[in-house]
Amino acid sequence: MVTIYDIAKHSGYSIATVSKALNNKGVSEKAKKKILASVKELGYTPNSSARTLATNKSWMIGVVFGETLGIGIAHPFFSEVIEAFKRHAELYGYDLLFVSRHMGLQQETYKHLLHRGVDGIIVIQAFGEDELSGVSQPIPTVYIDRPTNKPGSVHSDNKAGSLLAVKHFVENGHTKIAHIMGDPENFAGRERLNGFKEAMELHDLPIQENYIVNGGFYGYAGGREAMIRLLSLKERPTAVYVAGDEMAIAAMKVTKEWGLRVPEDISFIGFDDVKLAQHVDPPLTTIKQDKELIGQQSAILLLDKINNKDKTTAVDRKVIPVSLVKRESVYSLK
Amino acid sequence: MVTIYDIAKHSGYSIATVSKALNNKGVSEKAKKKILASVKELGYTPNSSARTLATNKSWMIGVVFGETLGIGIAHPFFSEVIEAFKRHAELYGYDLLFVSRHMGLQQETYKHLLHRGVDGIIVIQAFGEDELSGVSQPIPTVYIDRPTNKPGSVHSDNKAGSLLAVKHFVENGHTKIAHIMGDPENFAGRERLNGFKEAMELHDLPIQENYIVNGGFYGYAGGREAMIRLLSLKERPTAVYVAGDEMAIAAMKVTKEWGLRVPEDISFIGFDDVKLAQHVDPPLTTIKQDKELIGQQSAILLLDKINNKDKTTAVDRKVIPVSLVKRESVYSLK
DNA sequence: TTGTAAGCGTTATCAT
DNA sequence: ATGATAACGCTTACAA
Repeated sequence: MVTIYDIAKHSGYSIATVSKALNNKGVSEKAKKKILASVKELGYTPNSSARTLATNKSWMIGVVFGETLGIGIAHPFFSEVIEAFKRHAELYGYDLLFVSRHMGLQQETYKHLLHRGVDGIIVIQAFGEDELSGVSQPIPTVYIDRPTNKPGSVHSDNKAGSLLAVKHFVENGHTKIAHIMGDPENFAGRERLNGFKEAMELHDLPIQENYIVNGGFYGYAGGREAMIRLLSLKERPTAVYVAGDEMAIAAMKVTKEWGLRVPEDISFIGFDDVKLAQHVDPPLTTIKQDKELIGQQSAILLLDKINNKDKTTAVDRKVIPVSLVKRESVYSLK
Repeated sequence: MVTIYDIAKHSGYSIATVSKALNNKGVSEKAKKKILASVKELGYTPNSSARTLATNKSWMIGVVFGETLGIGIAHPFFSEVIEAFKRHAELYGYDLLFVSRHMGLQQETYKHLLHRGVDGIIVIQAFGEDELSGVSQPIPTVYIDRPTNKPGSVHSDNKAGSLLAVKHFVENGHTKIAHIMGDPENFAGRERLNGFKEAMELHDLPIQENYIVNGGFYGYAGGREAMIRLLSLKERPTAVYVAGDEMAIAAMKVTKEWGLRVPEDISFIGFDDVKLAQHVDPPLTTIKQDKELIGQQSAILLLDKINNKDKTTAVDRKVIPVSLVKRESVYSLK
């Protein structure tokens, strides 16, 4: 391995001068030129571990995925968000470190991150209320898709999404509206449910308990099962607001399998707007989460925290607007 | 920050003994006990940068995504593969470092990885023939989804997949079979195309040039456009073998938009078996790539290379079998 | 502007 | 079994 000592010897300067030249501190043009030439000739690459050790700055951001959803990176919503986050963090020179999960032991995961010396942490979809920190000098952290008190967080305006969905159903003449919810242990799931209830009240619609079913952790299987429960009711809903696109797609599928027409017999609105939503049949009307913006804003927030570790940040919780994307899974009763 | 010096002072031993105790080298039970107690009491966490500097081992694996497909992590096939890879690598104590892309400059990316001191590299979906290395002491590398001469590689048996697809069409009475290919700059795309041609010859079927259209980089848009070309033909095919599921789904969709029935008028077989394939209408018959196995085998191969850097590895290229998953997008003409 | 030397937190060598 | 001490490659006062 070629080190600054080699460069020093080859260029005729001291290692201090080499280091300064490499970091654009005060060195003469002449020295800089010579040193850079040696760097190129010898093929020198700085050693990040040594640099991190000396500067206490790793230029890495730790990424932690929630545990409950075993799926992690492969989830279409989260992967898009993290991709956007990555693109933004890269601009500022950060790499992303995906750390091992340590079997749900938050404490262990945090220690591991500490061990790695990451400059910041991004937590995606942590179920439960437990937070990652708990140590004296906490690492700047931003949570995506769930709010917290102390650290920063970025998430969609879930309630508003529910309002949008119910309103759209009502405008199309629906009154028998059901909701397939995400697991209530999950913040987004709770918020969407609350929003749904609020919206129903707002429109003077009754909230039937058996019209609210738990689809679990946003997967196909859960959506399917939940929909079967709804289909088994003596009085079926004419519209179903589903807390996640994948669940919605599964729900539409089983509905068709039962010989009902979508959307003529039952209408659907999903949540997320994953890519495939527009490619299913019928194309799914859904509440769009702005993954690009979520990823970007969480990067901005985290970088700000990293750079102003001491000062208190003004904005510490960002709520990203959602929007209704009208496609063809809602039938007008009027 | 609490270091081994603090532990040494607190426990009454030297830093050397502390280090040994922490690494299970020869220390007395008594010393170990005391030291571990101090560790717990002071909340000590080892510093990985220092350790890496001293041992020249980072316990990180660098992950590089192909450039052409700007999408990276968010691609359903690759995200599943990398997820499987991660699960396996974690078992052996490795974290994954997703490095920034450096604008397609392979040389720069490699230097960056060198700078980071990763123990191994996994490259996913590199288009073009350029390889990542080029330096004297290359870092152990495994390529997923493309073969290489020097380094190791893991990819599906693409040709066999094409054979399977065509055979299935033929068995169902189809003779007018078209192919929507992936971009030929891509290894998988070429192999699937070659396999398609071979299979057609095998079954004594003519290969019409206008029945082979380029869908580009496996996206919805490309699949849609390619299918429109096929639909515009005076004599349309009755069956289309599509080199990727997303393209296939887009192709089915536009076919329906044109007022044709799927599969009665045109049958489809895709490639990949992404999760949503079973949730579209009709459920897509497809060639399944074993993402779990690909991820796992590439991890095994890479770890083997890391641990036997000097020795030559016996197996250096793994071809993963594919299989036909029959669903409902193929119509029998018999 | 340039160089010397100390320090970052570990591991590893070599005595004791 | 334990402990000084050098070494890993870099940054950074502080001197010159």
